[in-house]
Amino acid sequence: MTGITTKENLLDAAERLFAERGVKETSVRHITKAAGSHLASVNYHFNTKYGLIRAVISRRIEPLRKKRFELLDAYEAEAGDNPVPIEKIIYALVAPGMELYLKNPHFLRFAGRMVSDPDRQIRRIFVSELDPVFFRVKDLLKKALPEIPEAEIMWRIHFTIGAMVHTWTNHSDLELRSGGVCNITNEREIIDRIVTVCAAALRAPLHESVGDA
Amino acid sequence: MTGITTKENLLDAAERLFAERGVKETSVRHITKAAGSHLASVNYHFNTKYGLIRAVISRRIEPLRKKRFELLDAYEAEAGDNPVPIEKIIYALVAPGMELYLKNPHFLRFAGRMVSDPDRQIRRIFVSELDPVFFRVKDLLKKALPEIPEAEIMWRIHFTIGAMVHTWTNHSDLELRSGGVCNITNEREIIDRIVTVCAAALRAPLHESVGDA
DNA sequence: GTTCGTTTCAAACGAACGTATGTATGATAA
DNA sequence: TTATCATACATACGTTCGTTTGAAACGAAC
Repeated sequence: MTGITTKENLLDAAERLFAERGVKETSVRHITKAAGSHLASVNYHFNTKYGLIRAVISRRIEPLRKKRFELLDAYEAEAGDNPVPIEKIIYALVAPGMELYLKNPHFLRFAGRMVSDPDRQIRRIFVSELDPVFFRVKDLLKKALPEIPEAEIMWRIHFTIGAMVHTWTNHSDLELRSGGVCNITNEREIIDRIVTVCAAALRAPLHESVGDA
Repeated sequence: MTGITTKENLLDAAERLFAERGVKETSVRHITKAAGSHLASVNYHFNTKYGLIRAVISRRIEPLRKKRFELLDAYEAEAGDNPVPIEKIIYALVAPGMELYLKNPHFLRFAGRMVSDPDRQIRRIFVSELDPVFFRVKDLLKKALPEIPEAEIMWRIHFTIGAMVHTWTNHSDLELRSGGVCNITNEREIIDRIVTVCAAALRAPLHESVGDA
């Protein structure tokens, strides 16, 4: 009940409960109770529970993509004809999410699980939202890393996204394992870390065979 | 109905349906129908649906940890007093999972989602199973990378796990985006790729500030 | 002060869920 | 043959689910 309107209260409550319990595990009765509104309010404001889910997602995900594009636009303008530095490309991909996570971890813990949700319709929301960012980042990295084949660059962006999403969903496990040392209280530090590490991953020489053979 | 016994059929069907639809979204009626067994068979063989879930997980996850330890043991014996090469450490962490995924993607697509499941009991199964591997890998990497602080190494293992898990759960998105180019038909290639990239990530110099500030 | 569109309310609906109960079957061993 | 046991069966119970309905309460406009 932090919001002003019933609609906002429902979105806030749903976002939190979806992150804490999961979507299917959260009933509209849970949500409306937490929001301090009536059982029927979800159907009134969002038609169906599914409509509420979509509203919870789109409320946050659109600003996120916008912010990423703004950063990429700025970096590209700044670079002119030169390739945009790799670190800045990754920064634009990673930083907006991490900033949002530190402000409100609920949504991205939820989102981190939903990007791999078995429900095609839900996953499509995230995939189609990420698509333009992915291709933009791919093109910029291709220019910055002409010696790496395009397919390899795409794989490495994929890994970077994996590291980012895994941090949203599972950093608390790491914090526990490290006895609290690996925490994310310092926003700047965690963003710099993931940028540095993923930039090194992107610059890696092409793979050769390893292992026991 | 690929198995011999009802129990195996239930495990197979549940594993597949959990991956395709999700756990909560899969009813025991779905499972028993797909397994060609009777509705009550789940409760007879596994007591509860929850018991079936645990059985599905433990059937695969224990051999996985065992295989990882076998590889690490072999590499450590081979290295003697020298540090185990970074690539081999990562290989032991990553290869057993990728091999299993290519043989039977159902379980690891399911598992990749369950490692971040909101249900504490379920997530604990995966976390507690991964813990010994994590610490073993951490100690070996610490020896191989004495110039990197321990906390930083733990972060980078965390990112590596993220890349691996994201590949289990979302590689089909990448395959789609790349028009089929980024596929995982070649087992050796995908393992080598992730090993090379993550090794480069682990060797990265310590991070400095980047971004727009 | 009445009207009207919006929002909230109480109550109930049918459907699907996990589980429990009691019985039937079929192989094995005495 | 008979007793035993693991397994499979049909069926129903009680609960929870998302949704619907129709009336009540509200606030702004005139």
